[in-house]
Amino acid sequence: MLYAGFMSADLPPFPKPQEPLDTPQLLEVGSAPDEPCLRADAARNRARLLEAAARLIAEHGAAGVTMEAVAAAAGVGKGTVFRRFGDRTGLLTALLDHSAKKLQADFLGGPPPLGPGAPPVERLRAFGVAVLYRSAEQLDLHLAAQPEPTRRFSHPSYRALHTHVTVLLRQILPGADHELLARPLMAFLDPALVNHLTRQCGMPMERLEKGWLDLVARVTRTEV
Amino acid sequence: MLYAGFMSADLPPFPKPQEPLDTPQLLEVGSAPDEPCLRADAARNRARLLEAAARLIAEHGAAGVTMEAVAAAAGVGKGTVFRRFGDRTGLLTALLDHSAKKLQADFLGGPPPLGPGAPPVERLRAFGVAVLYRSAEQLDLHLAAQPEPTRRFSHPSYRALHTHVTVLLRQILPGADHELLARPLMAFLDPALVNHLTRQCGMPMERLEKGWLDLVARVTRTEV
DNA sequence: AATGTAACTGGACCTCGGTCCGGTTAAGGT
DNA sequence: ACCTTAACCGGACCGAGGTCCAGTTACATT
Repeated sequence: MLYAGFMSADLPPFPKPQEPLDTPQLLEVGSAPDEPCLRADAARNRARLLEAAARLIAEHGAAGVTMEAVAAAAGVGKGTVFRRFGDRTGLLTALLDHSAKKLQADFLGGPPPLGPGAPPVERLRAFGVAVLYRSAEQLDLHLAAQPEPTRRFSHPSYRALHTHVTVLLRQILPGADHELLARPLMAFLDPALVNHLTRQCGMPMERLEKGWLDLVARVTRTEV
Repeated sequence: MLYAGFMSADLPPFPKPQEPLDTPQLLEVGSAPDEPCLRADAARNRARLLEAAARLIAEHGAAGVTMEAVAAAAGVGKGTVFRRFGDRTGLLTALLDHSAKKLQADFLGGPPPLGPGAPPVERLRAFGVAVLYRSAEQLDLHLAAQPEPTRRFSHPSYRALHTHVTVLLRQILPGADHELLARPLMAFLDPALVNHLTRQCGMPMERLEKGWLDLVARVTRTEV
């Protein structure tokens, strides 16, 4: 099936010919050497940048870290950061890439109930819970990595999740408008919402989890 | 009931003592003279700014208008803009304020099916459709006015809508977690989503409308 | 080893949202 | 009419994201 594949590839050569959001950029999941032959110094700088970014964020929080600071901490120029990661969102996304890949592998090819083998409804339930807790773990990073609203829905990592939900819904509700019905489900898992509900409204995660299960139950009820 | 009231009041005196998002700032809907005795020159500049902003946005699109340009077009300094509207989001929100107030008045005290009098489910249906089309009308402005993701859910205009949905849900589903269940419904009406579905996916508004009605039907089904 | 070149580098530079503060002015009391 | 003062004004200033391009460097080819 391999419809998915999060964005993690580095930027094309330059000068940005990229519309990496239009050209689907679907890598298969398990295989890719997803560093398309990066020059040695470039690869080294990439690693340094990621490491520096992770460290600074751990120290000062995701919001209080400037691109220039990351560049300085990695011992490279600011231009290098942007060449490699495109923009701030790209850098932060790259930091989340590992956990994103793992999540994807889990629900795409892992053991049930997340992976194939369990009934679709059950997979959907497990999927939401997994995403919910993953978001909660790295909330700050997810928040800071959120692209501007206009591109949110085109972002590869959103699309992969949305596609998965759509596919599951198709199996559960053959007659519905899955593409559309998947949206509110996805929205419930939005890190920004999780942030608001837990930190500003003070809800415990258990309530969000209950809410997700309830929502899935309501949406996927077939009788009438 | 008067739980709502969009933000439109000008900023407090200065130096910004404002946490207008924490202190609920709930004005009652129909009454307020919502300009709390603005000095003559200030009021004049406020009007000029709104007019200039509207004109520039009509000419160059909401995204291509800088705050400085608005200030210049209005014949005032940049500081004045920020003093009056707080930030970019505030200015754009003020431009949307009229239609926001009207919408609010409609679903709060207008004729059925939007206003009180119709059965709650029917009101909810009408509400979504109304919000959907309102978003579609001024998409660019809504998009540009969107606050940063962190504050999106705290923003008065969001809260008013969310509260209304919650109240309707409470009438329809006495036993459910309305507060939570309202979120995915609200998310379906998010201007950013409407933008993506219509402009990038090319869906017609009719499909979105169908989608909303379907979603409401699923979520509010009461039988087991 | 020499060479050609595509890719990479770094930091000066630009833009734009947002802040600051010394000077100005409208409004109310006398 | 005048004074006081709180509110307002404007534009210099700042920080941070993002761009540009002249110089440098890794790799392939011969």
